[in-house]
Amino acid sequence: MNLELMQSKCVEVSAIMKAIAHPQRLMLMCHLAEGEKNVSELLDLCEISQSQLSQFLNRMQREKLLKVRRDGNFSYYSIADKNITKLIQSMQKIFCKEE
Amino acid sequence: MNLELMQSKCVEVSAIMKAIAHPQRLMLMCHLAEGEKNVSELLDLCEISQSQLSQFLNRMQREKLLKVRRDGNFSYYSIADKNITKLIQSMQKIFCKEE
DNA sequence: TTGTAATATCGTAATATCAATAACCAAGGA
DNA sequence: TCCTTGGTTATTGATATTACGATATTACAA
Repeated sequence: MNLELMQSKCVEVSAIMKAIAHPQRLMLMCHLAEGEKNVSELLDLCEISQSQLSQFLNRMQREKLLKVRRDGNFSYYSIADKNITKLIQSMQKIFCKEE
Repeated sequence: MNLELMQSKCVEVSAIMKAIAHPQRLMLMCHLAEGEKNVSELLDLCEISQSQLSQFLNRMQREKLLKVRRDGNFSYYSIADKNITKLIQSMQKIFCKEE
């Protein structure tokens, strides 16, 4: 792999890292790695205020990590790209393996 | 996996993410994933000023991502934990596979 | 003394965090 | 229709953290 390509990949991937690099945002991503969830499900799963949850989901959507599907009153969020799901899953494999 | 354990893992892992979440720091980690390198080797490999390189290496060492071995004038940096090497490698596998 | 390797500090600009609060909108009574 | 509620989004402001160039410093070898 040449250096130029490597650098452009690093720009792209570090932006994803940055969007995930927060305890609660990572937690959200871990839950979403298991499949689509709506906002109140996420609110129950994570200890987080509604306002922050909304901000975090919004931010990760803006940065193309998440996509939304609206159904009546509910917004269902899911991971936008299967590479990101893979990333979360390998992080779980590496850091959360049972001892 | 219970929620409490999951949360504490997320705190730990998101701190690692945060330390890596920068184009040039990620680039450094990718080079270091191949093995120990000294500072001038890294300076040649990455387009980065000496002052920033020093700051970045220092920061990632402080946050336990890197370790240093000094040999005369040279400081050799390497990744401090094999889980972090694994993480970098799986990121490379996911995002840098050749098409 | 000059060059190489590395570290430390400073100041400014840019970002991020987070709580509080307001706004929006659709559905369901009264 | 008006009013309320539930679910969600947007805005603001105070505070903290980062980024990064400039500059100074330490250490040692040729």
